[in-house]
Formats: sequence, structure tokens, C-alpha cells
Amino acid sequence: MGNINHQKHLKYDDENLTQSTIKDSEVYDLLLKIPAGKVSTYGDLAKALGNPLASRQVGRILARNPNPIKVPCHRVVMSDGKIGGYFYGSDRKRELLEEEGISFTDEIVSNFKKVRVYPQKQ
DNA sequence: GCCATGGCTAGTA
DNA sequence: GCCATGGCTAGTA
Repeated sequence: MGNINHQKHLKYDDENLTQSTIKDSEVYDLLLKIPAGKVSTYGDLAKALGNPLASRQVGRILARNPNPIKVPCHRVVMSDGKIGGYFYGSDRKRELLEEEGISFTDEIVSNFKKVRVYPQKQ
């Protein structure tokens, strides 16, 4: 045995391996289930994919959306109804949402609860 | 380190 | 406003 400590490897101890990777494709699949005129949130998508803590990762996946035209990532906003980010800028995101019938009150999606949907996998 | 988040806390009006 | 979260990226050696 000896006393050698392989400290470099400690961070790979299996009890710490709690990560679950979210795939880009499953995020995009969920996005396609958000109809025009509705919004969802980064956290809701993360939850639907089984990793409630991964909202941030969802955001980063949307940021590299290869096809912003087809995949409606503009329909994903923050959990408090603020607009959130967009590849072409928040102003453009807001325009797209307004074209679909979403309006804003003090920078927050109006009637947020009414227009919020919770897309599910399957 | 960074980040297209989220949730909670303090502390102002 | 602050900081926990979790996975990825840039950029060094």
C-alpha cells in the first residue's frame, strides 16, 4: 500500500460524479414544442431534461444554436420573465417575441404565467 | 475562468 | 447584489 496519495485524482472520486450532460439535440427538440406566442425558461428546459441545476448550461447551448431561424430559441426567457440573451441581441429577441404576440411591461414578459409553457421530453 | 441562470438576502424607499 | 451551479473554452506548457 504505502502512503502515496494520488491527490490529483481526488476530484474524480465517484461520489462526486454528479454531472449529467445535456445534449444540444434534446434542448432543440424541446424548443420545437414551444408554440409561437408562448415562452419557456432556461430552468424549465433543464428540469424537463432531468437536470434542474443545469439552466446555465441550457443557456450556453442556445447561444451556439446553429440555426436561430428554425430553432426558436428566442422563446426562452429568464425565470423571472426578463428577456434573457440572444445571438442577435436582446432587442431583436424582443422584436421577434412581439411579432408573435408577446408584450412586455417594465422589461418583463406581460402575463408571464399565462404565456409560460413547460415543454416535456418524449 | 467563463457564462443567453436562478434563487435568496439585505437594505432602501 | 451575491454566490452556487456545472460544463465548456481558450490558451499555456
